[in-house]
Amino acid sequence: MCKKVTNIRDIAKLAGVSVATVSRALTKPEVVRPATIEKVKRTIAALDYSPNAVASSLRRQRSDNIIVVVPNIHNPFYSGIVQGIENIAHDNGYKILLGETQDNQDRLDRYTAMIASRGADGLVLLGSLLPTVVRESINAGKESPVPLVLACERFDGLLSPSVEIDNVAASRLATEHLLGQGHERIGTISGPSANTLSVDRLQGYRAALRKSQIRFDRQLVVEGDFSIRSGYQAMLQLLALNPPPSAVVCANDEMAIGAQKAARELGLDMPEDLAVVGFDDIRFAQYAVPPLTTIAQPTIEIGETAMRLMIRVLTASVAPGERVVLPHELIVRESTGRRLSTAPPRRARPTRRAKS
Amino acid sequence: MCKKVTNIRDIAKLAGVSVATVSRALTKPEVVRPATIEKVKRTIAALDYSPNAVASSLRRQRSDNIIVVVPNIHNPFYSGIVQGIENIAHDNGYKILLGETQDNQDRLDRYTAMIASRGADGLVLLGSLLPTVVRESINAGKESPVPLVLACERFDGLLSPSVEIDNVAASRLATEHLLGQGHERIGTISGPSANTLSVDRLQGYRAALRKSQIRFDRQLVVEGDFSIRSGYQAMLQLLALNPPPSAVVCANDEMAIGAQKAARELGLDMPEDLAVVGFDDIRFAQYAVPPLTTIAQPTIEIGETAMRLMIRVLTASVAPGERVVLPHELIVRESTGRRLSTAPPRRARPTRRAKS
DNA sequence: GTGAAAGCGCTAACAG
DNA sequence: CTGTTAGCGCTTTCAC
Repeated sequence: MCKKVTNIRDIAKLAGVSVATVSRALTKPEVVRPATIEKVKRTIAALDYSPNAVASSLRRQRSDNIIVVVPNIHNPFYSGIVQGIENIAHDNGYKILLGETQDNQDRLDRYTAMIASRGADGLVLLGSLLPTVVRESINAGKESPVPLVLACERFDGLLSPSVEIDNVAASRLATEHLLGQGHERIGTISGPSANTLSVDRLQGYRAALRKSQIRFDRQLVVEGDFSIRSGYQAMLQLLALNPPPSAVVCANDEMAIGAQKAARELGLDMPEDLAVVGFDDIRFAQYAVPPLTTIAQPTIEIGETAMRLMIRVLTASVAPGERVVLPHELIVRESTGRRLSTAPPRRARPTRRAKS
Repeated sequence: MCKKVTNIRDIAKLAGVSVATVSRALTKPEVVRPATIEKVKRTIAALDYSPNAVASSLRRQRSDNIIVVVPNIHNPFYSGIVQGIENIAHDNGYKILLGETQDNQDRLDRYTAMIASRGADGLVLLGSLLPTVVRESINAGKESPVPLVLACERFDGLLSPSVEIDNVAASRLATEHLLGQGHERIGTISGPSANTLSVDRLQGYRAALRKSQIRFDRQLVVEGDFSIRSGYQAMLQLLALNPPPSAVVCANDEMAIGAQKAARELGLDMPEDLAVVGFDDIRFAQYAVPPLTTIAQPTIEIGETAMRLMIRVLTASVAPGERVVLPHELIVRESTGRRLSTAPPRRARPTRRAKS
């Protein structure tokens, strides 16, 4: 079991050079004579040596690990972002470690603690939960105690850089799409109000109504928690209203999919009886029944931008509070349709795309 | 930026004890006088010290990190498994680091390399890709060069322990469910044939047909890649047959959801014209149209079992090639229905569960 | 270009 | 119970 592993000294000895030279051959080849490098490389291959990253971390006082924390790994929306982060991280010699919080503060704090204990150099946060130490720093008016970048969420008072789309504008766009189709009684299934992202989306919805001079009706807003089930329940609640809405804007696709099920169970035809809009354009969106009109976010690019920001944070070259806003896009599918037309749109219509 | 962080020596000095005592107070409190512990703790709090895990790893020659590699973080099926792994890991002082491969060999190898470089102690693999070094060891007839546990997949010739359900039996159960409803022309959308899991499920399908004395028809087998899109395409292919199948068994839920879309687009009613069965019972399954009959796997338990096996691997107390088989369950929803009944089943029927 | 040597911060003998 | 001390394996001055 415990056969001794080779270390840099073994390589040095066998290659007939000093440990310093082996180290240099591996990390700064440009300062070592090619012939020496060759000799070292051969020895390394022969002994199947692999450098001890832990020792290296200890010595260099950095791990080159970045922790990325997502609320739920199964949320399809995060997948693209993580991918983008990985891309840039890899190109710059960083490794990314993924953590899942399940919206559990304790787990988030545990991942965050890896930074204090030098297991990682920085934290990229997706989702709306903040580590306790970070929250305390906000209250104290200080900057984050850990190198931090927020991808897809924003926190008032926090000076760490963030990447996001303009959620207000995106949600307004979605709502205006419905207004443009003649809908006047439009409901919304919002996200948790503790969440800036939810607040922004709700605000966009209200802004669109206001611009069309439609009175805001509290009853038409039901709060969900981004889960499929909560969308289902929220839709039941909306459809129990008298009169019910003819269209509903959902703060994410999962809730929209739950909402569609509720409408279907009540015998409503979509989009004729009820139009539904989602948010995120997850992979399941185009397989929803009917396929979901939604807002697409540039997930890969969000991830790439977040990681670039992280690199700048680690090299102390980012302005505190820097915010990057990326463009969104309205994807029109069959869950919304011309309300006023006589021939209701049918399935198998090709997907159209409208630049935001 | 670079203010010096406190280390164990600072604590020792300020608390008036030796570094060894500080270390012991933190890691073996039972051998230290309570009063001393108290003193140390107070000092630690005062200086906001947190132990350097990297130094500790270097000294102890272990990191207490376990890497869990999933093919795609967005696959809802893996979420529960990861959760189970986390549970047991946390209870035993391990941290888990998640890696996503995107079915990319290079990325998998990079995560695996973290073990050689001491960044992690072991690897739990979900999915069907094997690290290069592991594959080589199989070819050489040797045991895995890294502590390895397979959750949900099996590889012939590999001696590492694994956890899985009986995929043959589960797939047979699903197929028999359809046979029991009077279907005779049953197709299947299988997974990649490189995959033991796919092979097992296909075998279960064939076994069920054989038992019912139904001739196996090559045409009724279409291979997908577990993606929604591939399920869609495979179903188009199956429905182009003459005669088409009256029921289809899919090797996972995502393909089943894609398949349902294809059937819907061709104007088929489910389950009347076509019954569909999935596999995994992902969260979206009950929101499919119609809700999907599927095989549920005990995901949390799979994860917990895998992590327990890993702990035993690390303490050298597991028999090579140990396999744990966990029970599965058929979840009957509306995507399958009594084919021979006169009144076709309608929506909103409560979900029934049948123990496997 | 290369080598010698001093730690990075911690843990685990060993001694008391 | 507590202190002293020798490394874990690597990187990085500082010499040559």
